[in-house]
Parts: sequence; structure tokens; C-alpha cells
Amino acid sequence: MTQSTWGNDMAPKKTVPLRDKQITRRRLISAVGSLLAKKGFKGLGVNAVAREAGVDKVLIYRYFDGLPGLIAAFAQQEDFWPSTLEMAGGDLAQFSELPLDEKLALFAASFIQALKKRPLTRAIMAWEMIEPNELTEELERVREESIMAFFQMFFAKDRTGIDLQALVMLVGAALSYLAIRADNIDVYGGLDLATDQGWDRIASAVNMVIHHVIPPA
Amino acid sequence: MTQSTWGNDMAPKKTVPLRDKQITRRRLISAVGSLLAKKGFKGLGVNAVAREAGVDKVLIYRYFDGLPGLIAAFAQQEDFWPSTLEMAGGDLAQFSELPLDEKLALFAASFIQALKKRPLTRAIMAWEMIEPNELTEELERVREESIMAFFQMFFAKDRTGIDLQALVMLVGAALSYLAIRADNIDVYGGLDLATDQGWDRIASAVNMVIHHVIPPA
DNA sequence: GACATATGTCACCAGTCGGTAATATAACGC
DNA sequence: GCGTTATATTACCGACTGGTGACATATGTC
Repeated sequence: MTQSTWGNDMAPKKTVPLRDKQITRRRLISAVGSLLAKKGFKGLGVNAVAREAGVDKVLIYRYFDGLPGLIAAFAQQEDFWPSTLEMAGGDLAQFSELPLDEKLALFAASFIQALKKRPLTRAIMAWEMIEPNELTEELERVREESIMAFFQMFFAKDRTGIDLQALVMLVGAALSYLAIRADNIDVYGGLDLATDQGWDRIASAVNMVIHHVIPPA
Repeated sequence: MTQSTWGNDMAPKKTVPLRDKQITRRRLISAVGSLLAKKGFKGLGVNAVAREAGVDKVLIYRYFDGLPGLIAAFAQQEDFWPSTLEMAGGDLAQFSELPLDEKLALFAASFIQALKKRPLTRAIMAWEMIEPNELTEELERVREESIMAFFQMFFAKDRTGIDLQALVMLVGAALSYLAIRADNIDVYGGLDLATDQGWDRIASAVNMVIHHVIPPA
């Protein structure tokens, strides 16, 4: 990016580069974000990112050692994946005292909300499905760790005798799939993915399943 | 593709083009399939398809009016989506007489098998998630119709009072997601996606849910 | 045989991609 | 002022993309 040193009076053809490494870095990082949100991971190349940032692409190599490095930097500073706290509904202590079925229901509702407000996360999840590379593998690893830690913390020592882990992951998989699809289609198998009412119906169905599988104490 | 007119005795440098439109068309169509299975929809371009078919890319334009036309021709002749019969386990009459919970369980098992043996379908499903275009929309429409027809035929007039449609679609979404992920990763949330045992566990969890939600009569 | 048509190959185009070297300019120390 | 370093731009490279026109060869008809 360049900026004019003078006003418009002198009709200055020359512009003055900013020459601020930190600002340039931030420009590039946020360009990844906006580009990812706008186009998805399609067209996420050095040229496009540099264009979006208004900066020369060579700086991607100088500051980040290439596009993977830049994307890694982007991923680090983004909360692209919901935290344990968020998946627990915002209050860990309170969450831990809930009966099992309510824990699961709260988790499902929180997970829906978390996905709904993260278009970038949905884009990255879609990305992971079709282009495995060293970056998506890293994001993958972080996510697997996070979700396993969450599961261990709250569901590990159940004595219901049912496969709680498989149940949680099935719900997570279904919600992930529907959230991603919602970016492309309005209806899936008759389910309305475009409106809040449609998602309320989905959440209700999940709750119904949970409360049938785990009868309240 | 070319083939030698003589044996190897004359050391023939020249090869003779086949000059059979139907064969060439088939070569191109099947090249789309194998390329889709090998690389997914990434690198599914005119150049790559022509290379895979061993044919010049200009024929794609001449015979199919471009890549979309070729892909449409490919999609028409493929059973890329399981039929109602297949989703019912192979015997419609028998299926229709099962109690509801067993219907659902059989559907889930059949759906898993159907996805497992269709790498192209998985690739296309992944494609639909990120690149909506006129082709994927068509496939989408076919699929939505098919799945709704199946649902209507067997589950419409339930009187359990629960949201059966949402339940079926949740299961379908979860299984679709896991099947697609299985092409990229071996483990999802602790679930083993790479082995038959892992999928048995998933199927068991689905059955568990079904039988809890819909108690056998 | 001659000719027209169907089929296939080749060569090229402009555009984009990831990547790099050479250069210009700003900022800072002296 | 001078020189050095940090920052950014320009210009280019080879490879690939989708797409097209000119050409070559085989097939079928008369």
C-alpha cells in the first residue's frame, strides 16, 4: 500500500510506501482472512492475497517465508475454532455440574452457535475436506486436540455403558456438515438451513436424540 | 490415443489415430471419472482430462461443447447416487414390512455401504460443498429429489410424534461428513475412520441412537 | 481416381500461477 | 552531509491454464 505525501494540489504521481513492517504484516494477514471469507479457499494464492492487501507478493516470502507461513500466522491469531469454554456454553464451573443430558444439549447448542458465527471456520473446514496439505493438517491437529480435550474433561468418566464418544462425534459431524452446507444450499433433505427457525428444528432434533439416549436422572 | 498399425518389426514411428468418435467420447467421459477418483475435483480441467484420456483437448470442445458439457455427460451415465432400492437394503417389499426402528437401522447401514463403495460420489459431495455451479446444482437437485422420495415412501406417515425427518437427515448428514472425511484423515474425534472396525463402531452408535429414539414395538 | 467430411494433431494465444533477482527508496546511525 | 540497513517495487522467469485456428490424415461417396 502507498499513500500520498502531499495533498491533491500538486497532482503527485509518486506515492510513498508505508515502510512499516508490522503494518504490512497485518495487512497481509487480514487479507488472508477477508479473501478466505469472500472467496473461500479458492483463489487463495500469493498473487490474490498480495492484491487484496495492496502489497507486493514478494513480501509474503520475505515476512512469512511463503504462503503456508502466512496462513499459519493467520491461523494462530484467529480463534477459528471454538474454545473449550465456548463449547461449554461460557461457564465451565456451571457446565460441569449439569447432568449429562443437559451437558450434551448445551454443547450441541453452543456448537451450533459457534459455527454459525464463524464463516472462516466453515470455509476452512470445507478446505480440509478436499485439499489436505501441511497447513490443513496443522489446523486439523489443533482441532482434534481441542475436541478430544473437551470430551475428556466432561464426558470421559461416564458410566452409562453407552458409546458416548461416538454419540458426541456423530452429533458434531452432523452439525458440521449442515453448517458447511448452509453456505451453499438452503435446503437439505427437507431441512431448512437458511433460517433460524430451520436451525431451531435441527437443534430440537438433536435434543430429542440426546434426551432419548440419556434419560434424565 | 493412437495405436500401431503394424507389429514391431518395421520399427514404425508413425501411429494411427483411432478416429472413432464414440470411442473417443467414452475415453473422455471415463477420464473424467478416473481423474475425479484420483485427484478429486482439483485439477479437473480440460488439459488434465485430455491428458488422462490420451486425447487432444480440442475434442472436448468439439464433442461436448466444453468441460461442463463433458462433466454433464459423465454425470448422466454414472450411478453416482444410491437408488431408493439400494438405500432400502436391496428388497423394497421386505423393507416396507420392517418395523420403523429396523427400517432406519437398515437404511443407515445401507447408506454407509453405498458411500463406502462410491469414491466418486464422495468426491462430488465434497465438490458441492465449495464450488456451487450449474453442474453441482443439477446433481444437488437429483439428490434432494431422490432422498426426499425415499423418505416420503417409507417414513412419511409415522405416528410416533417425533421429527423423523430431522432424525433421518441428521444421520445422513453425519454419515456423509464422516465418509468424506475418511478420504483425508484416519481419525475424527477419536473415531477410527480408516478401518472396518471403526465403521462398525459408528454403525453401532447410529443403531443405538435409533433404537433409543424409536423403541421396538 | 477425386472430392468432401469426419476425426485428430499441432502450434499458438493471452492470462495466471508461484517464485526470484535487481533495483529503488525510506529510515537510521554517524 | 555519508553510508548502511530495512522496506517495498519492478520486472522478469518457467510452468500451467482455458481456449482457438490452421493443418493433417483417415473415411466414405461419387
